[in-house]
Amino acid sequence: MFFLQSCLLVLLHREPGYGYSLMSGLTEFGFEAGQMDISILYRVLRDLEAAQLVSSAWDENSLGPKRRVYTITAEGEARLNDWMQLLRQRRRHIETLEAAYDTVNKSD
Amino acid sequence: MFFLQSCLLVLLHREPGYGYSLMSGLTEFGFEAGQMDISILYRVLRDLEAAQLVSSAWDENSLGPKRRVYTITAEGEARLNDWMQLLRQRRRHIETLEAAYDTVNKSD
DNA sequence: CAATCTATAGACCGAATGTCAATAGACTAT
DNA sequence: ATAGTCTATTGACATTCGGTCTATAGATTG
Repeated sequence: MFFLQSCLLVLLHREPGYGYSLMSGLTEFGFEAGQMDISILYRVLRDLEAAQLVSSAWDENSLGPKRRVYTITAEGEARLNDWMQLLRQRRRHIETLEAAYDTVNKSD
Repeated sequence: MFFLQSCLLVLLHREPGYGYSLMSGLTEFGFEAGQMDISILYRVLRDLEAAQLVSSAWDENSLGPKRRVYTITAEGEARLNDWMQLLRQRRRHIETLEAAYDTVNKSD
């Protein structure tokens, strides 16, 4: 699925971020703390970079270990737009299913 | 995901059905004709039966080859209820993401 | 009785996902 | 200063899932 990918791109659409900051940013979109494995997130970030939807650079002047800071690319913005349209479709399909289920329930 | 599973259970929630009839019933929920492979559907039906969410029996008096007719079980109804709640959550999360994306876009 | 159609079943493969360490540098405290 | 802990990232392995393709088998049709 591309829901996680879309969430990350929306966060990066706002401002650049690194692994852990994006991790905590995800709670906004329904990812419960601890539910999401950080390894998965890093892998998705690498995949997004391989697809040239984001670019990364080491943040030299941050406390602690260096952070790989990700920035969304123009291509990433375009892809995000596509994905948001697909998610809108997906939402409508869920609504249709909900309606169908509720209808049958009412007539019981 | 359990979207396809939920669609099938909603259809069986209405009335019993077999592979091909369920296949055409899916168009209602956004599956375009020919997009969905019938093999996948049969496998999901077998999985649902293995999980005891549906039960099946051969329809002896139908034209052509015998049809395996599926019926939703009580356990299946309960599970469908759970899944519908999860799908409602998922829809809300998509709405949240859409709102976040649109907000940033407006302020550009 | 050969060909075709409907219906179901099974095998295989690759992509996506989850889980679990492993690394490595920076900070903290004794 | 050095052992221990914390932050941040990376990599390896195992499982699950979806997609595709082929096989079977009986029914119908010409």
